[in-house]
Amino acid sequence: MSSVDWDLFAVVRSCSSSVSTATINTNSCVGHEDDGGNCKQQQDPPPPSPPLFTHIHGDRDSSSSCNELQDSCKPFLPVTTTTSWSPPPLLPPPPPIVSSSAPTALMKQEQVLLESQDQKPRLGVRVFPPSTSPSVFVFRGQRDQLLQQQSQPPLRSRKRKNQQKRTICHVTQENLSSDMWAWRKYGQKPIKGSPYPRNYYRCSSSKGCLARKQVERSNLDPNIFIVTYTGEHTHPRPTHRNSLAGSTRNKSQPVNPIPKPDSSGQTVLGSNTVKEEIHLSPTTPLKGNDDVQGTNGDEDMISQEVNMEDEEEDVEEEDDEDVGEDDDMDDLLIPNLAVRDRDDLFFAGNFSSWSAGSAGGGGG
DNA sequence: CGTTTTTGACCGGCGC
DNA sequence: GCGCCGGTCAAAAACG
Repeated sequence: MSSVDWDLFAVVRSCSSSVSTATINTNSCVGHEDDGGNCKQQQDPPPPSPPLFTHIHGDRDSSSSCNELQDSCKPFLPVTTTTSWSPPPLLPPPPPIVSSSAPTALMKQEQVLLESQDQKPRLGVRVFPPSTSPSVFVFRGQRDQLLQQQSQPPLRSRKRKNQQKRTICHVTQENLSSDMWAWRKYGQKPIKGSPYPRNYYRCSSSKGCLARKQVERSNLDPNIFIVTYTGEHTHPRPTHRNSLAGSTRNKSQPVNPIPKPDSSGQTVLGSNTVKEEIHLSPTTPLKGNDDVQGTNGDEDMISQEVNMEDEEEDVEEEDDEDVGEDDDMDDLLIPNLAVRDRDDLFFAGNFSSWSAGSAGGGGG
């Protein structure tokens, strides 16, 4: 039930895509994946390293993600915070925490959010990386694969949560919609510290795609959504969504429009209003370009990447090259998008509903 | 028909 | 070793 709200986030579409590198872009995200265009990666002073994602995935496909990220980031560039975790080759190692750079109000907010949330180290989000181990940063997906290959049971390979590499982006509702990737929601769970449930999305563009996205509303600022990307896309950006079916569930807002107080700021979402801009669809309509180019505005996306452990980043790095290519791909691929309806709907509906109830979703 | 969303339950990591 | 919590899976329902 309440899940609806989150859908919106999901819809967010990946705001970020930046690379995992931890770069602090002022806009959006640091992460890697998606890009919905929101993130612009580097407007500010990005570090010299051009190829952001490079090290990340091993597969080429995945590389695309990286690229995407970059691309996406370009557009927005809101504020990104990066976590330092792994210093990926892509960008220069930014300062450990975020911030700094653009003192945008948003950023501040964002940071704050992070801190608060981060308080608990468990969540991956932490801004500071643990120690920096050089290695590991294999995405969960990759890990899974590895494990499987090794002969591990295909079951869930969760390995340490911390180890996973994550890209965190703070996005405003507006930005949320900027993701080009298609995401499918596979779970929702209430998070202890926050009144808002967290939504879990998986890339639906390709079956094997390991990319995942978590969308969560920040406690501090209901207006801001925290999008965490995990894993990499193993395929190039979708030019168009495969299936729309089922995608739009929210017809009119089955759920209650506004449930929680927080929505206050945004509550709007619940209502139709939100629809206006936010197109977040769970599945992520590929709007893509729009965002990419246009969104920059002010929005604010703050992104951080966190790598929980760096143990084996090397692996990822290998792909650097790919990444580069991807970029190109991105341009080519992302054509456009198409779906908008859904997004709108999502927002509207979803937001409102999540009230505490959402717990059901993921969890239990 | 195919895909997505929703939701309960399960699994596993992590902290104490 | 136990419990908590987060993350994922899988079944059912809904939509285009």
